[in-house]
Formats: sequence, structure tokens, C-alpha cells
Amino acid sequence: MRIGKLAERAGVSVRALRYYEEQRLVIADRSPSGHRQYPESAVERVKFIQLLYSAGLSSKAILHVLPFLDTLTATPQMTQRLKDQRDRIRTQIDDLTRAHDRLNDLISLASESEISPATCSASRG
Amino acid sequence: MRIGKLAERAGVSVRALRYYEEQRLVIADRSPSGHRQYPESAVERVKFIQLLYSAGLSSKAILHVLPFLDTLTATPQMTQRLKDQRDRIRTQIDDLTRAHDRLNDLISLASESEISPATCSASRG
DNA sequence: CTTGATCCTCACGCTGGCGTGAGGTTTTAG
DNA sequence: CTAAAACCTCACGCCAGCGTGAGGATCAAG
Repeated sequence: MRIGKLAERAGVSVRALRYYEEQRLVIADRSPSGHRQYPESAVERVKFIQLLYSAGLSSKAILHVLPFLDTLTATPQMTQRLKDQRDRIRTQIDDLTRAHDRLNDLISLASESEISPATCSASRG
Repeated sequence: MRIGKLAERAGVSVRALRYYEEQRLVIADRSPSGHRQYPESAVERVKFIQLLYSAGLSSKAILHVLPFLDTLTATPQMTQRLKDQRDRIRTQIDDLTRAHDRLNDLISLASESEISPATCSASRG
């Protein structure tokens, strides 16, 4: 499959795919004319990469995690890196949850302050 | 209180505080000589700003949310913005959770692949 | 009065994940 | 055969949240 199709199917831009290759996250065969050729499996791979990016991993961190996908065997070091990232994400989730709750508190206050005194008793029963 | 003390107490850099002022997130009085003067309340305000930054809000988004802290009254538009941000955070939490779970799956696989065949039956009962 | 800590205002640098041409080749549809 | 679409390689641009001097004023203590 060529780069345009992969981009479409994985939901990323062509530019992004070239960038991933630059970061060595994805390896592509080349046709005699130099066009990139991807296997079917690249779709899932790119989607996984996107998942990790959206979770805040850097290209470098992803690069350290990906080899496991290929070989399905991990060195203790790789396992540790996976755990480190997982823990970092958990921490981030906790931070976000705190912010989420704080915002929710504010929303409650805001909703009340919005309501005119006359309708207040009606809406709060 | 002056900027150094506020930075220390709020757990941010002096540079960051100047940046927040540039973004109009924090307003500071000035001494005759031009030094910034902050009230006690600035500590909590800055901590709250940090919370929102860590939740991925931009300066602009924070700027739209903060007036509520000062007035304790919200326009419907402000309430809506609060809700939008809360929803965005929730979405982000979901993304992170998915990544977290995927990584956990990988960690399970990795832990297995790490174990030598001889010890495998022992560790898996 | 002096010294060192703290403060001030520019203003450039950095990082990451791409966007976006420029200028040229290749593939594909008709 | 031709035109459009898709591809290629540079390579600069962007944004955000600061870090990090440069060069100078101000403050607190002895």
C-alpha cells in the first residue's frame, strides 16, 4: 500500500507518516521509483503510534517501546520502560481527574450564580 | 508579597509568573520602583492556574475561565466554556485510559516473554 | 556606603509534531 | 499521449510555555 492510502486508513496525514519514518517508528519498503510501500500491518502500527502520541509519549519513548511489537519479546529494560510509561500515564490521569473535579465544582457554582433568584427555588426544588 | 516569594510558595518559576502576567492571568500591583506586589490570594490563584495548565488548557482558555474566580458569577457563555473544558478533559482521560490499558496488556505479554521457560510454570502456578 | 540578593525589561533560544510551499518525478485515468 | 493526481526530497514556519542570559535598577543588612 502507498502512503496516501495508509494515511487515509490510519487517520493521519501523509506528512505525519513521513515524520514517523524520519523518527524510525515506521519502516517502509521502496518501489524502484522511490515510492514508499507499506504492508497491511502498518495500519495497526500507525494507529498504535497515534495512541501513544495522544497519551503524551515522545517519539523517542515510542521508539523504545515499539521493538516489542515486532519481536514480541522484551528485555527487562524494555519491560521497565513500558511500566514507567504506564505509571506516568496513570499520574497524568490523576492530575486530569483532579482538574476535572475542580472544574465540575466550579460548574456547579456557576450554574447557581446564573440562575435568577426568582427561579432558584423552582429549579432546586 | 514579591515575585520571588510567590514563586516559591506556588511552586513555579519567577519567569513563569512574569509569563502569566504577560498572558494577563495574574495582575500585580507595582511598588513605586516597579517591583511586582502580590496579595496572599495570588498563591492559590497561581496553583489553580498550574492545575489548569497541567490539564492541557491553553493560556487563552484559562483566561476565559478565570474571571469567574474573581467575580464568582458566570455568564451562560462562561459556564459553557467551563463545561467544554471539562468535557475535553474527560475525553483526554478516556484516551489516556485506553493507552494505559494497552500498555498494561503489553506489560503482561512482556513479563511472560521475559521469563525463561524453566521458571514459567513455577511463576504461573 | 557597600555588597549581595532580588528585582526589572528586553529579547533570543528551545522542543516537538507536524503544516506548508517549492520544485521536480511517477503513476493513473481517459 | 496527456493531464491530473499522487509521490518524492528539501527546508523553513509555527505555537506555547517557559529557560536563559544581558545589562541595569533596587532593596535589606552590616
